[in-house]
Amino acid sequence: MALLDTVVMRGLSTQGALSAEDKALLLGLELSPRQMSASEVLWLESEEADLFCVVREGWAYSYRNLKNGSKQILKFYLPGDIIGIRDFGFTRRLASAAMINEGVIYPFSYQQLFELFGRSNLAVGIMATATRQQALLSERLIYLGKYAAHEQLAHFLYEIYLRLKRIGAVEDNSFLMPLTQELISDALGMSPVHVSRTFSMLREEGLVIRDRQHVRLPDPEALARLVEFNDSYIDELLPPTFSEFLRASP
Amino acid sequence: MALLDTVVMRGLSTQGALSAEDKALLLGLELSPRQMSASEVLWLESEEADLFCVVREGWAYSYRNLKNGSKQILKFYLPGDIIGIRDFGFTRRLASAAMINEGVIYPFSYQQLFELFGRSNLAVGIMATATRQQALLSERLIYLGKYAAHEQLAHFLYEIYLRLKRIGAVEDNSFLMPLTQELISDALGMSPVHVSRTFSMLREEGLVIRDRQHVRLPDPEALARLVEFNDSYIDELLPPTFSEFLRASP
DNA sequence: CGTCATCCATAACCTATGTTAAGTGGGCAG
DNA sequence: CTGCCCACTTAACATAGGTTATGGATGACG
Repeated sequence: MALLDTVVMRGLSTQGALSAEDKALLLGLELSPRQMSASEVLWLESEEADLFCVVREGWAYSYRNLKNGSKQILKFYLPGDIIGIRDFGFTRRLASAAMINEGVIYPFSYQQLFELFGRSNLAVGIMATATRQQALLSERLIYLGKYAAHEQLAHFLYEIYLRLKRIGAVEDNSFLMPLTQELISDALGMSPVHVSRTFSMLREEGLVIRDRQHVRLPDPEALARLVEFNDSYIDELLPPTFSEFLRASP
Repeated sequence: MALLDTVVMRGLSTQGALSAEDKALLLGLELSPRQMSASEVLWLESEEADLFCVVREGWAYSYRNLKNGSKQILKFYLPGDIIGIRDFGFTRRLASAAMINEGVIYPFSYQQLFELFGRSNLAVGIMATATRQQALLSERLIYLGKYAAHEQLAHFLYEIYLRLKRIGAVEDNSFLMPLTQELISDALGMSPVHVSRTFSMLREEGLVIRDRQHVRLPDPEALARLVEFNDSYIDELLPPTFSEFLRASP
């Protein structure tokens, strides 16, 4: 009943939207439950992503190990939560996941999720669940921040750089950025004054040249190293398994 | 070509997964482009969510106004980005959105997205896009944080309280929380020592009673007021339009 | 061509939070 | 019962970043 409890009870089935076939599909997904001990790792960052889990008993969490030795926890998972949806659509895990105390989980493969998408309008329900979960994460993360200001700003600029490069809006390591320092400060959660200070710092180190809206990164690689940028989340290509599925179905 | 450019070109179509019918469906989505002036608002937080937009020209951003008068920007949208997917599955907008400079956007209704889900495996592509976008957001937000420690902790505890209550794990305003202060510190991006200090503060104000893993919130409402908790993102019910769609399709 | 509004830089000062360290108390092993 | 370990508390000190203030560019507009 794991999936039924989570995805369904709290959304679709209570609103009478599930056919008998849909319900059978869901129940068919239930493989063997797995007993987990305290602190047991579900998966590590950058491992291949091919399944997700419903937490049945116990608490779990997903996290990233940061280069300064600390770790940033992204989310705590309580009984009934689905863990691993964040990575759906990526080839590799974006974060590690582990149990907190002992418990029970139900693993499901992405392949099984594909079946659902292909055969029923459960897609909408699943998608809504994913979106909800991400929204939860977002809410939580609004309150966070463990990096120093110059690392935050460097990370921010490098992300913009990559995204603009993808759409061909970068030329000679330069691009146009129509943001005031006040907007940047609202995005990074720091004061406008400190954004200015930090820009000065990066300029003195030769990492960022900026004149009004014109930004130039003389050495993008140096910036990337400074912030240990994980660019897998920018990469827009779907994993091979996705292409196979999409080609195979009608 | 807006949708084809964004969603598809960078994922599905480059991998040959789109049928002619799929492409026709996508092109059929293209309503009238809309010219936007600088600073023009797309929508405000808590307005009804019924469409999303593809940014064609110009930059936009989504944000939340915080109770302390500042605002937190969640994401900047560049040409080609889809704005509004975050709210898909919710009745109301979780954040406001506005243009930065002038530009052009293509609005699409959620209804049209439903059609896609029902008729083709584009669902997978769209879903992957949404997940990517949320992951991007997450990456960015890892670096954030604009609230004081006692507000962060209060928000955190209240969220756990609501989530546990939903699964019937709260009794008499008390619940079991198997987290060490160190785990909490990793989640909130503050030092373990400061977590302890902050717990002491909340205890002295009579907001949180805690003994090891046992937590009691004598007055949950007071906590909620302290953090202006927006509980719409916890609520798991799907919007009415979703139920209608799900009931109507086979 | 002058005026004004923005945006930005820099400085002086203040505060929340990090850091380091020492002490307390409960639970578990022997 | 004894003693150790672990989670926690509290205190003293250090610092990144917030706040307030001032002045200097730049561009819009009369």
